[in-house]
Amino acid sequence: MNEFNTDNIKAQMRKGVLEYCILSILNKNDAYASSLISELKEAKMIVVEGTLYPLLTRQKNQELLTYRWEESPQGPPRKYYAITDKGRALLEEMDTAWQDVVETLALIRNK
Amino acid sequence: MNEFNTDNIKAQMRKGVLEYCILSILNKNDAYASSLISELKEAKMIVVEGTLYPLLTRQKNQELLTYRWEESPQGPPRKYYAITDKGRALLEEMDTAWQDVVETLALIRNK
DNA sequence: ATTTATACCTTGTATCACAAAGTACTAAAA
DNA sequence: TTTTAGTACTTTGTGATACAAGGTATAAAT
Repeated sequence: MNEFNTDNIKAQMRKGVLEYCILSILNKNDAYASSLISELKEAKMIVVEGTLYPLLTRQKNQELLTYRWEESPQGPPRKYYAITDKGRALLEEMDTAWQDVVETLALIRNK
Repeated sequence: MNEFNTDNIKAQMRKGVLEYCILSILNKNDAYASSLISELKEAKMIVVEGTLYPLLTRQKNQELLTYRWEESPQGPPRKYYAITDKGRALLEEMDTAWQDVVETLALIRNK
């Protein structure tokens, strides 16, 4: 066991980039919530349902995403989300914003 | 004026890295709150007093920082903060945590 | 004595993410 | 055919972080 709660440190650092992650993933393929969670978990960007669902709803209300229902081969129907043009425009802005933050941090850390 | 509130996007992305910034800066030189704010403002990592003061108190209570009072050449005395060994240890962990987040984001964005 | 500048501190609010519990649909097992 | 297991979506309550705005206090200049 670590002296510091490294998990919590990372959790804090991840804050605010989740929206960026969601738009990034959906920019490549449409997906439904459970598959997004799996994908993020694989990338060590762990998210739980209670976080993701409200976030998707927010982005849908902002017209960054749309969704459609699709039958599942097994189980209840799935809500597939797709990125919109507006979402793609925001994604590009987020690229710049993220690069800025990364560069600023590098400056502060090394100067 | 932009369609999106880019400032707010960055503000969200900055969340959770402020502690990292403070420890980084204090690792180089002791400083007092107002000078930290100036330094962060220069780096475009804008912080306001109401954010910084509670944060410094938290870090002091966690024994990541100590402080001492020093007379000012002009104005009221200043509370100079200095990083502790424990703070330096955490800073190293934060380096790793931050690199992880940056790499993960790069993966998600490019894959 | 009042104003100006500097510096520290507190309170209330908004947002983000998590934890935990709940709803609902489908298919397979009892 | 009822029950159970699995999948998927949703909501409520809580904690943490940062901001906005206002407050306190010291010291020098007018």
